[in-house]
Amino acid sequence: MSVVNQDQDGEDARSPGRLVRPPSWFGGEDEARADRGGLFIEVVVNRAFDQALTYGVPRKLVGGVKVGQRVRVPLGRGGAPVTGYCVSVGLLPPEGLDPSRIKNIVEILDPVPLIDDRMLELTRWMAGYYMCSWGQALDAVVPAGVRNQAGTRIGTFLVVTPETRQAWRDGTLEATLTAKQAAAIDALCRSEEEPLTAADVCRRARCGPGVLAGLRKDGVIHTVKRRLSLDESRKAAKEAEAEGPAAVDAAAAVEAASRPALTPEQQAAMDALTPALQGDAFAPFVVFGVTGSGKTEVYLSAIEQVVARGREAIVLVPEISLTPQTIRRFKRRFRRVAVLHSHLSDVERHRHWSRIARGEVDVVVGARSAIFAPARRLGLIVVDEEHESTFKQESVPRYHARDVAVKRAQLEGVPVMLGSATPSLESWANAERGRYARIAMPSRVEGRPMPAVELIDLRHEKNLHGGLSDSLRLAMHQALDDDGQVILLLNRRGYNTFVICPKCGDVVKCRHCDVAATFHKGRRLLICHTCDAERPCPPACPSCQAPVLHYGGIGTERLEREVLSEFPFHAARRMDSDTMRRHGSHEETLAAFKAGDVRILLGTQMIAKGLDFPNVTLVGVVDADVALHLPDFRAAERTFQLVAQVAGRTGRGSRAGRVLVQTYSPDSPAILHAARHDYESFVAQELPQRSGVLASPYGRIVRLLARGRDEARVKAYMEGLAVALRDRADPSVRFLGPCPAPVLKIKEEFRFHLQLRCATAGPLRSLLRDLSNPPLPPKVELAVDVDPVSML
DNA sequence: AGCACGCCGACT
DNA sequence: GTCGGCGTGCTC
Repeated sequence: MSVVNQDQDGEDARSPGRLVRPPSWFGGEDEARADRGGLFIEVVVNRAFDQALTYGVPRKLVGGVKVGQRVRVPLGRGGAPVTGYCVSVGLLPPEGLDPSRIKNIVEILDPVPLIDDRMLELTRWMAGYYMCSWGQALDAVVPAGVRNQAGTRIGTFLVVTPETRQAWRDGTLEATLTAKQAAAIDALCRSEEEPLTAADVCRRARCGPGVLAGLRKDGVIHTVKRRLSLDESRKAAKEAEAEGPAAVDAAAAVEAASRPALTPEQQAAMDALTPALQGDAFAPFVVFGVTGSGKTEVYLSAIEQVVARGREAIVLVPEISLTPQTIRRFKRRFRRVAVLHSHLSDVERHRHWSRIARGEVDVVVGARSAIFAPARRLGLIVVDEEHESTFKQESVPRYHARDVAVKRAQLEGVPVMLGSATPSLESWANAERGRYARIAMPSRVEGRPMPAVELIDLRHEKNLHGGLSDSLRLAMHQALDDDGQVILLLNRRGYNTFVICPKCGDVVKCRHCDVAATFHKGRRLLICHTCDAERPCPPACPSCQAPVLHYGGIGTERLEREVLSEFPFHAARRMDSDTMRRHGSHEETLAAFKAGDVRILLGTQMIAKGLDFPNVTLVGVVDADVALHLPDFRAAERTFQLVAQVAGRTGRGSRAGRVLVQTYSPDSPAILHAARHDYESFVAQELPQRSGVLASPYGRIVRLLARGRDEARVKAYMEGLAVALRDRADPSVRFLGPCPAPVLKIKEEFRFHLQLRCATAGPLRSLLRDLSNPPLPPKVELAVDVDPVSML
């Protein structure tokens, strides 16, 4: 049980409360100074200014304050209390700070620090690297459920005063009490160690609440508030009982059976990893293993070594890979696993966090934010599918979990494995430069061949009904006739991807964004895939009133209809975020596909990752060009990755697999090399393209994005900022822009951006240290994105 | 980021 | 005359 507040019945008389005038008018400041225990702490808060603030510690809190705790501190002229993090404790306030300005902290929130020294260091690094405040970085590390202590509650308990206890022992008290009162005091004095609620006392003393109120009024007893910890919440205890032993039994039963013998390649990987896994030093690895090479088995073996040493492992996977299949694989192998995914409730998240912090978990598996899991004896970090862009957080702090993982591994002195069949060029370059060790796994398990990939040149296809070329149609028929299964990838939801007026040529856009609306036939609506706004299908062209609109562009919903009509005797299932909305539908669909009840699985990139179904003999990529022409220097890299990843979904059983890729750009290097499973050739041709323009991995990029409802104001600000920055920039910094962002308007806000590139980070950092000139106009917001992943 | 202070337009 | 619009600057 954690005691937060003892006897907080009355308001603190010194609390500034709603005073508008400075407390000094009441002499409050002097009183605060008089009450000061000679201790000062530095506090950072979750605000957009990066400055630690010094506070005094009142006498009664001096013993309890530690670095890493959260504290309530008065902030600003009104002195309204806000939550901050104590980042240092000292005996002297900083020199040059007027002592009369130093306020006192009002409360310590955590009995035990939530943040240890390494996490403090990691967040300080994040703040510097991603250009946010330390407080903002810290708030990203502590989940909301932990911050608000979800699942715990404050209970009110009755206790007797020491005088009462003494008088009761002496027998002097009893004479002054009624029988019921005496029974109540007796009950309280007997239960010394276990605090009682009013209801407890009433039950034990067979008295009513009025008796207690009377005693309290007389000052014989008083109340104490304590926060009940998670374990004391009855619900949590019940849940833990339900899942605990059962999970252990299940794991124990399969554990021995589920550890396959390593292939020679996997063994070689382990040989390369083992010294680092047994050591105590930072050691970064890129595990470059083709799809089906058994990377996961290498992760599991590596984790086993670390867990056997009594250390913990964190495994990061992209959110969409966090499937029941993946989770089962870890739970089967390890007894004490915590899975952190985005659908956890605050209470569940809090429980996992506490278990991890108490050392009750050996393996943490989770998406992006799991990199902050409070493991205290960390031994290994694994980042699976390290090239995935979902590791980048698109809100402050805009961190990349893979890069934070490497930094954390460095601070903790542990190995980190970055695994992928298609490593990011950043990680690849780091391996080439010798900064990361590279472990290659070029062949599939059991000597299975990579599937043959054929390109279908859509420029020469006449019959493209519903997105399927004749060749793909035929291949599907053949695969299905051979009792094989088919996966079709189309990375676009909806029925039609645009609605255009054949008369004036205008495309129907979202009402709030500068984005073409997507037609969803099932809902008979146009939906904006940027802001999710819906609008009814217009009866006529909104611009010129022409009565007939043309619906074009194929999405998964349209593809599904085509498949259903072309293959009426084979069950097909669509998997995208529209059909997978219901919880559990994801697993249900995959189970049906695995069982063979569903023969054709079609969907968005959701089906491109990690799925392992031996009977899939054909993969069709319906439109490989979706991402190829986006205005982003990573367009080719993303296209290569997607095609290579989905191609890896076939040929995983005893039967050979086949991949058909439909494209209008069969000569583009990304598609050509993906078709040959030739990552290294793709990289060899892509890297030079990057070096010339100082793009990653040859240059550091910071993107400045201003947005606001007043287009002219945003534009003017961005232009003014660019001029000011150019003026004081080191000549090595290259400017791209300012210009309208590729998506000019989102949710009624106009967006202009400016990219800064430089071969090294230093000049960018010093240039952007001060962005206060020119000042941000009202109703314009500026986002600073270091190592941006999305340029839209 | 908030939030309070301060300085100019449309109302009683 | 003042209510309130938003520009400006600070936060120990």
